[in-house]
Amino acid sequence: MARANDEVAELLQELADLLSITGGEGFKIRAYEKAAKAIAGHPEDVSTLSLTALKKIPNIGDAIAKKIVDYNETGTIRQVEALRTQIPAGVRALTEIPGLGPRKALQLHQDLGIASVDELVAAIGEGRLRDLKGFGAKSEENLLRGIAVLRESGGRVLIDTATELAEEIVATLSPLALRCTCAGSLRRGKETIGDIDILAAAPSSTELMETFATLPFVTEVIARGEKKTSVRTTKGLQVDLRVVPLDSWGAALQYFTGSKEHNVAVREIAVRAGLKLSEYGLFDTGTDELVVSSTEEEVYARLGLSWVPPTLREDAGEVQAALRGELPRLVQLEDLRGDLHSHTDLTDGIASLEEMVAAAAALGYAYYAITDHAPDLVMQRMTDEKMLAQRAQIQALQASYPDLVLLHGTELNIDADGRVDWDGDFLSGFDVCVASIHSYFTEDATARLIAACENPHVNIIGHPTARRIGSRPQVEADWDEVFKACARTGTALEVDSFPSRLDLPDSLIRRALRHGVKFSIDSDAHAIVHMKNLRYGMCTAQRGWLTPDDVINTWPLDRLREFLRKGR
DNA sequence: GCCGTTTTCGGCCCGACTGTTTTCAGTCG
Repeated sequence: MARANDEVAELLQELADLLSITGGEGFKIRAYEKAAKAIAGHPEDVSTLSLTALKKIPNIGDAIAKKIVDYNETGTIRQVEALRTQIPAGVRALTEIPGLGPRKALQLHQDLGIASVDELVAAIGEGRLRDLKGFGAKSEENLLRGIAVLRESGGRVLIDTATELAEEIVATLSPLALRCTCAGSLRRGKETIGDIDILAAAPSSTELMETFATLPFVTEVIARGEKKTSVRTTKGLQVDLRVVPLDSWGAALQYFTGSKEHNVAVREIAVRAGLKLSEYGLFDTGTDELVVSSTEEEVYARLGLSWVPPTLREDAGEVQAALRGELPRLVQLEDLRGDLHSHTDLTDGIASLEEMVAAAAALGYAYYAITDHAPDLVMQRMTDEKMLAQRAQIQALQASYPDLVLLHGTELNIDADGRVDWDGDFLSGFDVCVASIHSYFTEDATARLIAACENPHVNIIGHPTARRIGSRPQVEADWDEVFKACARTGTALEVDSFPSRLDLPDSLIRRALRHGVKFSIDSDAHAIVHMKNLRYGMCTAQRGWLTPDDVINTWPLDRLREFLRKGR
């Protein structure tokens, strides 16, 4: 649905970045950034909209609407193309490094001719930054650390990017195959994806391979054969298509879903049972006869294991649990009764309260919390009056939604001392309070997080590690101490579903679970389209082995309210 | 470049931190 929107948003953001590097006027740059956000979050496909319709989108005026029309006609925006000839792509890539912005990127380019991250690393190594005005020893250290964070994501893409691409491919290939689905790390719901694996079952692969290799976004065919074809896409992502006969579907799906470690553990069980497991099936080692292969369930069952949900297949205890028949009943998207963290255009969201509530109602939620930012995040310009006005608005709106209970909440800011924006009196007026870290990322966050838990009005710690995948590391904290405080005080930890956050990460969820902590899987939506991100938070939650009982927003409202009272 | 009960010009997201300075530019949320 949103492919054109995403591409337009990306081009507008690039325009903003290029203008900021060339020293463009600040308000103009911000206008492009706002427009990019508006387009990315706009529910309609912009490629189908007229100039007049485009101008009706908030933050899109005459000039930008014309640029979008330009895109719809030519597939690009001319001004972006023109600027690209002035600024090498590598210079913009430099600004991806945390702590390095447009001004310094330009300075590095102009003074030292640096036009890529690799060249910057080399220049630092040669000590060439030493003489540059505004750069010192500490800068070098910070740049290198920033580059390390950037590279940790090493060519991997976020789960939403990979999912959208994979689903498009599956949709295109499905009519040509008996079965077609994605496998690999995407099926396992990993937070970042290195390459996409697509599996198809068909009697003949010719047409599938031809269609796949000539998809519009394919830039290079890396390998092409009868059983397997690999391509690279415009996003630089590798996609592999494997075609298997229908009767080996189950074994093939199991094999190509991985993880490698999980498969090794499963194959060891097969070997001990005198069996051999490959992508073609489970075979008797003695006779080479096929035992089972058509469904994953059969393959696991024949080995004495219950079917293992793909999100658990990491050889992290799931094989032993499956052998004992003790796999958890994982939380599912359908279990969620509501969303407890979302924003409107009262702060930095782009949709109105009415629009967000209507979208939540359309999703069939039983309850839905609006949690706009609080005053300490100064740029959001929140005031007591605005918040109370919003509460009145929500109360009025409630009458129109007999099946949806609207909760008024806020996302508080945990300051350097662990305090939040309002005192207890004001906070007691909210149905739910999320509290999050938005600044001071470099200090030990343990005490701040524990102090927030001990606040009797704080119900949920929002995006607890404050990481941004590929661009900002987690805050440092003694997590076990934080988890103990959560369990002791009845404070839930959020699983923020934003694809660039997915926070808490799965490994910390499992650790927190051992302390008896409860969780809230939230969208943190700033636009209607973000509400669907819950599917990604759900993957992370499953990878953390969460069951419905662990997740407060699967609970009936009464039980949720009791939890939110926090013993008050 | 966008926007409008301050309305077609003149505002617009404000303040703090960091590392480099010797009074501040750049970056960030």
